[in-house]
Parts: sequence; structure tokens; C-alpha cells
Amino acid sequence: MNTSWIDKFKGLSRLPDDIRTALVAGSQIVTVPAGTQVFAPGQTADNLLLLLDGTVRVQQKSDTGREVFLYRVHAGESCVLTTACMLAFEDYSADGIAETDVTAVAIPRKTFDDLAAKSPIFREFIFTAYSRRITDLFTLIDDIVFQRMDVRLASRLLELANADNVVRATHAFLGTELGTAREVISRTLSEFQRRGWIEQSRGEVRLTGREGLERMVKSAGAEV
Amino acid sequence: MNTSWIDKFKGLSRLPDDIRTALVAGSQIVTVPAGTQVFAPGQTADNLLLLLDGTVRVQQKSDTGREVFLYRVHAGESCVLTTACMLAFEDYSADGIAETDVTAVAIPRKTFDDLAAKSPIFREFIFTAYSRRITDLFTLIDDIVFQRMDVRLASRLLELANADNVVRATHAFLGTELGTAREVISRTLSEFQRRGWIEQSRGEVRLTGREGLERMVKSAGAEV
DNA sequence: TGCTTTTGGTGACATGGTCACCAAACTGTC
DNA sequence: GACAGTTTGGTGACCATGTCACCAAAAGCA
Repeated sequence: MNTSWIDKFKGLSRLPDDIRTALVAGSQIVTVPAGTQVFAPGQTADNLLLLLDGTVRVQQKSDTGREVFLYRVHAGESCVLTTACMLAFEDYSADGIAETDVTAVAIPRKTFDDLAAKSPIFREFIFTAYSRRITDLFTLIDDIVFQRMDVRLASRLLELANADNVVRATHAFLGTELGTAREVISRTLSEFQRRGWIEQSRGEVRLTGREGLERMVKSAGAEV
Repeated sequence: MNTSWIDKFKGLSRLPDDIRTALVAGSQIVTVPAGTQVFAPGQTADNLLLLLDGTVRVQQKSDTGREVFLYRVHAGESCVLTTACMLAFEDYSADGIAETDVTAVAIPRKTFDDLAAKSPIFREFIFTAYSRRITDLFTLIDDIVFQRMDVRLASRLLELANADNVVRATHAFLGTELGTAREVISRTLSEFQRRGWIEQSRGEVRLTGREGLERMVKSAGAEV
């Protein structure tokens, strides 16, 4: 039995051998293609997912059809919201989408509960994951309420850029990512371009002057 | 040993007798006066609080000194953020203040961990509490991003009004409550007054036409 | 090629946040 | 009561952002 994936998760690496064995035996590795809805309100989720590879985007759907990005689950993190999903709250309306092809460890409810009973380290791992999400949401709220749009966009561009300093995203995508309107993104990007920080082409932003963006973010005392 | 407070918490009422005894024996009832800081970043919290009476206001402090209200913990709910506080995340900056005199059950870390190991029902109670907070934050974010200020204020006034339809709060307080500026509250309240929905006096808003406020809230498909 | 869809640009306008002030209402002190 | 200081609320000007109504260019497709 291969337990090697366990060490991808910081909080789990200290698990004793018997728990590691139980965890691996009681779970399975799954892959889901990009675009799959990993969880959704009303849909019973009977697995806790630990991401080995890829990213999951968690977003809030409003009544009016618009969407706000909440957070992104990366490899090495767990998608605790699926456990909240298990509990099925009435008015809750967030869903999770695989942004890329995703490989994950699926821990069924029974295994999850057994381990939570037996292992203090596993418990701490779960509580830490919950707390991390909560504090992430705190900083997101702080950001939305207090931070200027141009700073938030600059910060997000730096985050999303690949090794070639290119962000592959439409203005509309960046809009939902920051919970704003496409027009606002268009205007702000034009301004960035005027300052020589970026070049634009359809569906793509090329960062030609990271320093400018970084300066803007830093001088605003930026959160992520 | 008096275990009667346990039944104030919906998720705990199903606890078996031995766990009830352990919970009561391993915790104590505390009271804190209004205005006390219940938890804060950097401050080690070694107790999980279950509120028996009073309310705790959880708010985010921004770098610039402004504050946003995040949520309110009521009697019968647990203040799970103290557990997050135990974990002490770097960039986390929310604090909790007793808004009224508060009576609470303080569960020290050791008892908490013992019970989490022994009782599936206790575990579920804790996970439910976490999930509840997370979904609360989701609806808050949705509200901030999509809802108009006048609707949010109307909704909040209805919530905060006492039995006499009076809200005792300054404009500045309502401002932090909704994450906006005092001036915006002043303007919006003037408009409500013009429409005959409220009367104002210093530090006090009297709801003289709840129907109008309720209509506004309902027609916006309102969240809390 | 022409038609449709996706993406991006733009002006006009409404809402909300910020700033600078002022005025009125309370508080405490003499 | 008179006075000064503090708290609370009101207001106009201005800027940032969200909304709406269009249009145009680019890409996809029959």
C-alpha cells in the first residue's frame, strides 16, 4: 500500500503508521476532468477531498445569476466545504468547480469519522483546514470592503500569471474573480496598459512591467 | 452536577449520559461583562465558548483602523473562532467583543479534545458550528457585493429593533455594522424618514412604518 | 463567404465612499 | 447657568465603482 501521498499534506506528515495505513486503506484516489462540478448545494457529498493535483474554484452564486469567487483550493489542501455540504444547510449556495484536471484523495464519511475519533493529529488537520478557510474569507471581506479595485486587479494578475508572465483570462473572467463588472476590468486594464505595465490581446494579458504592478500592490499594504 | 444547560444547544441534546457528565465536569460556567474582548489575534485562547446568554460581536480590523462587522454569536451558539484563534494564524485579524454581559460555558482544550475523540455527536456539533460560520460568511459576501445599501440598512434595522420598534444605535455604529461610512447611513436614514418609515432622535431610530422597510427588503429578495 | 458568438470598448448615469466642514446635542466642570 | 469639550448628525463636492445601452472587432462555424 502506497502511503507516499500523505506527506504532501503538511498537517498529516506526523501521523503514526497505524493511522496512515487506515487512511490509505479507507480512501481512494480519484481523478476528475476540468470543468466538473465537485460539489454543489443540494448534492450530497459523501467524501472529503484532499487535492493532490490541480485546483478547485469555490464560488458563490447569487440569486441574480452573477457569481463571486470565494477561494481556490490548491494541491496539498483539503476541500472542507464538502463536509459542510454533507450537512446540507438550507440557504447555502456555493459550489466547487474543477478548474483543471484534478487528482484527489476521496475520504468517505465513515473513514473520516473513524480517523477523527482515533487521531488527534488528524483532528487538528481538519480543524486547521476549517480555520484556514474562515480566515481566508475574513481577508477576502476586508479586501472587498476596503481595497481599491485597481490594487486588487494588479494583485490578482500577479497571482494568475504563468512562468511567461502571461495571464490567460478574459475580462469577464477577471470580473467574476474579483466580484466586479467586466467594464471595470476593461477600464482598469486600459489604464495599466497606458502606464506600460501590461499588453493586451484577446483572452490574454501579458505582464511587461511587473514592477509597476508590484509597487501598486505593495504601497497599498496589500492582502493577497 | 447540573447538566441542564446542555439542552440549550440543539446539536448537543442527543449526547449520551456519560458524555454529558464528562462535558459538565470538564468545563465551567463563566461570566464576562459587556465590552470585554473575548478573543483577539495573538491572544492565546484556551477555551471554546458556548454562549448561554448575551451576544458576542465578531469583527475584522483593517490596517487603516476601520472595522467591519462579520457576525454575531447568540445564546445557544458556539464561538468556534476561538478554536481558530488557538491555532494562531499569521495574518488573521478578527476579534470578538462581548456586546452585552455574557454567560458562557468555557470548555478547555483538553476537555474539547477528549470529547471530540469520544463522541461522534460532539464532533458533529463542532463541524456544524464551523460550517454554519462559513456559510454565514458566504451570505455576507453575497450581500456586500450584490445588495444595495438601502436594502441592507432596512434589513438590519428590522433585525436590531427591540420590542418597542426602537433601534438604539448611532449612525457610526450602523456604519461599521454594514461596513460602510457614517455619511451613507445618515443619507439613507434621511430618505427613510422622508418616506415616513422611521423617526430619528440622537442615538435612536424609531420604526414607525415597518411595512415600508419590510416591503423594501422583501422586494430585493433579501438575505438576512 | 456570411452569420453567430465571444470578447472588448465606451459614454452616460446612479450609487456609494471620502473629505472637509459645520451644527446641534450631550457631558462635565466651575 | 455658563463654558468648553466631546459625541453625534447633516451636507456639499468629488471620486471610484457599478449599471445600462450600445457598438465594434475577433474568432468560430456552416
